[in-house]
Amino acid sequence: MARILITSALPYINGIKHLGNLVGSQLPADLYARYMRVRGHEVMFICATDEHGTPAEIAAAKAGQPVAEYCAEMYGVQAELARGFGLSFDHFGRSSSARNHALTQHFAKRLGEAGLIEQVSEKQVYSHTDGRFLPDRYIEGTCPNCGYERARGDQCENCTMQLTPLELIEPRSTISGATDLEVRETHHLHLRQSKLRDTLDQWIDSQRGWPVLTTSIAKKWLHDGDGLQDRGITRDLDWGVRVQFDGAPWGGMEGKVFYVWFDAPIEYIAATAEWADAHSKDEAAWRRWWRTDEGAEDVRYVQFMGKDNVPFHTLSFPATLIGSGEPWKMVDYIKSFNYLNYDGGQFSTSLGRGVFMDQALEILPGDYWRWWLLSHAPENSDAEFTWENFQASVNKDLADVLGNLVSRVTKFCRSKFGEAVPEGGATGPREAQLVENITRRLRAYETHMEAMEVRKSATELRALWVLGNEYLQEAAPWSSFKTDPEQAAAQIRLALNLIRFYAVISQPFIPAASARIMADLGCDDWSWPEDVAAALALLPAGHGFTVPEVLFAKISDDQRLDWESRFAGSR
RNA sequence: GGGCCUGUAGCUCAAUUGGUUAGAGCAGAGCGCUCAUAACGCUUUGGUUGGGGGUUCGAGUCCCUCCGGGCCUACCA
Repeated sequence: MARILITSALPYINGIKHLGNLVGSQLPADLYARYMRVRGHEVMFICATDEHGTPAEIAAAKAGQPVAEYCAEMYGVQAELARGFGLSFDHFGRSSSARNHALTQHFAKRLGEAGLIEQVSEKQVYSHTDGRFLPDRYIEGTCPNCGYERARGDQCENCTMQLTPLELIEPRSTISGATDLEVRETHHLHLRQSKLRDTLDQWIDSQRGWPVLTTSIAKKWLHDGDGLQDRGITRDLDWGVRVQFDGAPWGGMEGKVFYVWFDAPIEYIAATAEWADAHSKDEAAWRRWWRTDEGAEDVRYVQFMGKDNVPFHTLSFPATLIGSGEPWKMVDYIKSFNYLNYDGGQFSTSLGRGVFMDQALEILPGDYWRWWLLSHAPENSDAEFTWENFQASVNKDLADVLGNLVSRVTKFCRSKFGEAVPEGGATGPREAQLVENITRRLRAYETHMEAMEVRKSATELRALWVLGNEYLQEAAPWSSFKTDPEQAAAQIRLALNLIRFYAVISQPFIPAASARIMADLGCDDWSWPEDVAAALALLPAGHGFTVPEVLFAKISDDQRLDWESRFAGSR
């Protein structure tokens, strides 16, 4: 039994996430967590909301709420949606927690003492109307190069020219449109990660088998131009972790908070501490996952994230951990994903284009989405959601191949033998062949799941379901029942066990459907089928069951067309 | 501009890292079955692997070039 620490990139607090966000981190992380648990490993699966930063403050202002209140409310919404999708976090924390405040300050202090933080004087744009400093991208104006009127303060989207807000002609705030902007001198702390460049470089070189996407992004940042640059880790905001605190090895940081990207990854650790608090456990309970000197040396730590998160997880966060000089557990494997597009374009929050988590659950149960998203996960390149493809996959894979199999077996049994596993008869060569075929595919499925090959796992799982239909067709118990009812009984006994077997192995993908099958079969033995023959004889003759309701309803053409137009966006 | 990823059947994807005749699912065609959610099974039609050139006994895979799609480029998170 191994100990596996799994973290999913933290969803940002300022609204409901779309399906692309879900499939890029939380969902595959959940798949892996569920699989590892059912294989008997000790799993700690952590996620949290990422609550600090300018966008949160602005979203709260828009909602007319104090930011703390807004975040608390949105946290509730996101936690509820996570439940709807069956995300099995051991803890879903908040980066605004007291635990994270304390840990973030702890790391900053250690880094400061190690000489890895320096104070830098910078010029920042302040908006009187908005009453805040504005990040570059919140400033808009006319591009000095091409004359484009909506160039952002960091780059002109029209001519790709790199800009600073000071270069814009007629700059204005994108929040309020205010033009009473002023350049102010302000002091910030920078993390001197350039000093750790070689260390980070060697650390990444020492990792084996990481996705190309992960290492290539990290290498780019390490070696491009002048190499790894230092980063500002503080901001002039109200909402966040205070930079000035007891024991802080620097002064003059009153009124400032840490940059959200500094405290967000630390929340992985803090959320584990929150988990311990929530379960009335002691400090050692969470530290054994994170401190290699306190029990974490045998932990395998896997992170899941979209490609946009890679630099922070391969460089900044490791720099924080290494720079602390303390034995914190470093990540062992980073599984990164490309983007999911929506019907020929990108998901767009502002245009209301695409399907968002709340809308998805209003339409269909979580399992439908889980299956499609995971079986089409953007592992090698960007993937695309289309309603036609979604409809085809759900109807064919879930309703026909799996759902109908459950239905035909249980209903046949009910009509010929009653609602209990029939007795009598014996299995023969055909059943032995089935066991052999299933075993071979099951081992392939296990290999892909271990390797986090999400799509390949889904393909293999579906192929396992198909074996059930093939067997039934060949055995044809509806025929054998007429000539040799005992043989039909043995065949159906096996088929009922096959359904239970499918519920167990499919659980990481479609947990709710699996749970319903198991409940209707009156079985709660979820143990993994190491021995397929034994697993297919688990439900004994005489064991009662009830015929399940339709497991997966088909998506009609009318529904598809309706949803297609509903989610096309406002334009 | 620079870097990285990507282009394989009508659609969505594979191809043991250079090795026989490029494979699956869906869609299409034909046959079978009648237990089942008009479901299932079997058979089958689809490919000059984006174009061109090169290396090699051998290229979807490596190199060059052109074309298309995408991402990143450090203050959005």
